[in-house]
Amino acid sequence: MEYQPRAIEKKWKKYWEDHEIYKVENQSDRPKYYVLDMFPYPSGSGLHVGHPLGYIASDIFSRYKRLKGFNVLHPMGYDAFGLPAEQYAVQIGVHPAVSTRDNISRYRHQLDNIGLSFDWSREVQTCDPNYYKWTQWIFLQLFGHYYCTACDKAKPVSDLIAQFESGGSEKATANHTFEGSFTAEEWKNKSNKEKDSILSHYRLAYRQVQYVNWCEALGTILANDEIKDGVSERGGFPVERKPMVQWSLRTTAYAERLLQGLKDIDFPEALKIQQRNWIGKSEGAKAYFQLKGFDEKIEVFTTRPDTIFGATFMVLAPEHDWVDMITSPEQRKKIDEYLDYVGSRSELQRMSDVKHITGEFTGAYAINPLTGKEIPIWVAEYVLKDYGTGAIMAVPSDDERDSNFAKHFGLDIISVVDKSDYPDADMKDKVGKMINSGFVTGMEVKDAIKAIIEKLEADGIGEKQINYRLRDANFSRQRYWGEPFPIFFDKDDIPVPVDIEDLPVELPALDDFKPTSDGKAPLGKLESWMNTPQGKREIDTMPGFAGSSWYFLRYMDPNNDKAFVSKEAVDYWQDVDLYIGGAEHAVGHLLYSRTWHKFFYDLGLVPTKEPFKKLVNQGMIGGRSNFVYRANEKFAEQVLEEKLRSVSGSFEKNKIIGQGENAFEVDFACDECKVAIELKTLYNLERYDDKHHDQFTKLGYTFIPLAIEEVFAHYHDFSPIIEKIRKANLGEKVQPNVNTKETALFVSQDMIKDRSAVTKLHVDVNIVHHDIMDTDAFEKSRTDFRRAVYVLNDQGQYKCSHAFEKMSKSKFNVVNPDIMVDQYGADCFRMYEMFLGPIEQSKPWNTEGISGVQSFLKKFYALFYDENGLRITDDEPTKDEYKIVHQCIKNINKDIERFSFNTCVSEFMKCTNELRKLKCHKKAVLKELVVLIAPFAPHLAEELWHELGNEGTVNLAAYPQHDESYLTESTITYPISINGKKRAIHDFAVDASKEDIEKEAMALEIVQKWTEGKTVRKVIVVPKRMVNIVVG
RNA sequence: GCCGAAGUGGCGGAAUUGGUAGACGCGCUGGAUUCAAAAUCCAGUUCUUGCAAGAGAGUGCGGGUUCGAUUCCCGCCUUCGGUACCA
Repeated sequence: MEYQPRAIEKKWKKYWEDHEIYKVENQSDRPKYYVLDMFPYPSGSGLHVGHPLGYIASDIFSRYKRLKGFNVLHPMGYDAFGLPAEQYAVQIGVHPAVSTRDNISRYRHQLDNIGLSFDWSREVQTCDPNYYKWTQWIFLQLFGHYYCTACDKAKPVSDLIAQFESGGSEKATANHTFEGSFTAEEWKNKSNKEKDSILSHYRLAYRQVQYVNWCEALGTILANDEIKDGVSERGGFPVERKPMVQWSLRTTAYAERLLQGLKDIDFPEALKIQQRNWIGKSEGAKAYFQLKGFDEKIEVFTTRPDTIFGATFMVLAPEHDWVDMITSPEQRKKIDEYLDYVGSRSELQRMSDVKHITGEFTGAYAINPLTGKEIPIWVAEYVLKDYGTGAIMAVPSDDERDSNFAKHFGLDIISVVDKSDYPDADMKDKVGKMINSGFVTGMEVKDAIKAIIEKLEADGIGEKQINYRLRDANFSRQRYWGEPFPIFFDKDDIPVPVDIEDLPVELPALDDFKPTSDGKAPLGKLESWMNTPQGKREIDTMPGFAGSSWYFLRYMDPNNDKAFVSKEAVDYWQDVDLYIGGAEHAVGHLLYSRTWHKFFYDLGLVPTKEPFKKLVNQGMIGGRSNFVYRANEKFAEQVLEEKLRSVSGSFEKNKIIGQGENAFEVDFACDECKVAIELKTLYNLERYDDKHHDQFTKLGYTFIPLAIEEVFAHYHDFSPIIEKIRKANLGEKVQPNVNTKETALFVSQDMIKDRSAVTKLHVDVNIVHHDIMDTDAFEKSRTDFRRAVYVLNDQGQYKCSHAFEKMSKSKFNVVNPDIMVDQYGADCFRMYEMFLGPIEQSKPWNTEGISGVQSFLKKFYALFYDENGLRITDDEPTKDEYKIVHQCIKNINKDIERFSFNTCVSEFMKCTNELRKLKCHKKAVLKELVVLIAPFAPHLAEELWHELGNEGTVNLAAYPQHDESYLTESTITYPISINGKKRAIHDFAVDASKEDIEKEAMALEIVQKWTEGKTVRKVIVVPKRMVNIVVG
């Protein structure tokens, strides 16, 4: 009987669905295991074969864990809010809700097709009000909490207010950005507006001015990736930085815990390093520099307090608040000009243009607190407002940028660190002996850092400080398709939370998704929605990461309308045991989720400190593009030239005819027969009129307008064109053949003689097999090439070239999993995806290779069936047969555990090939293989499981255990090397002693041959491994 | 520039702790079956050399450690990914 995946897979899909095989309960006597895939955004173009790589891997692992006796949670849902749907709406006019729903149903169909074991009863969609109700609820929790630095956790803002009321700002132990202080008494006397303003510097969700990329021409705000080279990607319009009051999340409060938490989780080291760099912890000191002629002191942050004696100038960020105040009248004009210049530069330009050093002197001076010397204060774009204090003490001797700056503007440089003891150290290394540095001269850098900080602290002009590169997350988007904020603004513009009972704040219907004329979010157009008796609603919406930062918790309890997740559910499932997804989320999604989870932990809502125990990154699958070569004008010329030569030798190319002012060049002309040929596209020839003809007539030439298309159309039989020339020669007026319109000539890759005469074009890989193009399908697929003519190779085939590129629609190299499943079956597709290579590596897709997996499945099936039906026997397996199967069980087990799915597939192939050779159809061994292969090829396994007479589903069978006793051998094959080079192999008894092996090996003929006439210096015997004989 | 990952046959890749390099598959070559094709089956397939037996070379390049290195160390080259005036 033939293996028919389509029938088998259809049958069991239905069975699983009918019996709700994948439905999971929040309780079990089995231990729990939670396998999660990264939340997909349902894009309009659907899945290609690169997407399911991670889903198949997680599915295999889920099924494996289930067979191993775990209660496995394996859910799926959609990150359904997002920009693409909104852009699509603006362009095409389809409501985002509609396109998102369509995309989701397409995704669902594609996912189902692959036979993934998701518990769909737990599906969540971030755009569903029942879901975003809780996203809004979480936002209100963030709004209602602050970060207590004394207890190192989030606490209610009411606690903070109590502290203010009893002891003023001094008493509060909190992570905040408030500058200034107040007493309890002062607090009580402040207005509500003032209180709100102060509290916003403490809340975990707060409003502050942030800069957005405003594009006046497009009337919209752009994301960073919508800007290329400082201008908008669409249209190339200028982009300016526009200040806007926006919601932020105080993620920086969690910086240290996010950093420390990395120690406890099993993430790839590369990913941890990325997160560490993003958090960017640096230890140093802050110090105050007195401004000359002002009461104020400027605060700077430095990681090198030891070099303070070398600080010869100071640099402020152009956006620093005090630039205006300290600028001297003489420098005013120059500074203003400089600030204008900086304002004209996008953030991207400022960052990418490192070589170009710019800056301006403010005319003001600061006093170096330790040297007492006056140092000039400059403004320069290399200092960033958002990092540290937006001001630096510049030490040109020990910082590369400061050094470049000082050299460029001729500022003082004082050497303060002698690195002569460390010849390999560069400027950045914190080593060396201090020189020219007052009381720390002679100290090692390490000690000097300590001594200077002590001195700064003693004098009250600075202190030790830890700084993080991490910035607070911007939480506002001026978009429509996102979660509305559950916030009103009262008459004083104080944000007031919507009552919990009134959640969710549903996203109102809208039919025009462009921003308002002044750049406010689209919801600002809905006056009736925006203006309520409680106040004005917030019209911004939340960003994509709002819904995706907690979705894994919702899967535990997706339909709960009393809580975002119940305590029982989260106590049962705890956290995600295995998370599989792309490395592109290394810092964004993974850092936000971790932050939110820690916040939930602080509130006692989850029992774990980290959401994801183990994470595996999946690599990308690249596309294998195919190319065809379309002949161009040059090709047509070459063809014509060659063909004309065979007719008459006297045609010349690019011939000048006529004389003096009347002379002009034609493509081909024959003096003898007085024929001139112009070779142009039909499009161009249509523009010729009678005057054109007359030009030739006057000179006594017959004019032939010849279309390039015509040349291509008659490439294989040129006689119509020859005939045409003959007719023209007889005085007949000839016209280009319009019937050849849309004719294109394609040259097989191995027939190309001149690369410049052809144009390389992408061709749909789905109509190319083994690089040979199906020309019929080609003409059907492209209306513009429907009249194609080919130059085929010797085998009569059109051969394409290929290249590996990103899989994308525009490159015609997208392979749809549906087509693969349709042709080969889901089981085959799943195994081939895994067979491609290690899960974490990027690799190219090549459909050709799938036939190997297909024939494996046929062979596997043939172990159970012959043409008459089932051929299983109840015979006792031989020792060899047992060995093959148990070796397979052992290897598969080990490889699944280390996520090496590609070698698992190889292992199945090897085992099948070996059993096939032995003609083994014995139930006792095959029944083990059926369960073993179930995670990989679930449909086939289920079919065979039932054919073997079992009840229920193979999904809940017991996973086979290997028996080591079947694997032990009486002899072991050893390689025998002479001087490390393998010269022979030989079997030795498994329990042979080192001495016996040595003696036996030395006696071998081949060893004798190699050692003859030489001294044996050493014999190395590694039991069960190898023998190496060293001769000399 | 910095950080990270990776360089192995024609191709995807294998080699668990330093111990038979190239498993498994694609492709290719030859053969069987067939009226023929598809499918299937058998054999071969790192390179050089040789009729063969064999010999030599070989995991990006150059060194080193070792009886032995794809694996460990040092230096370099290339590709891919990330990131950026981070004081």
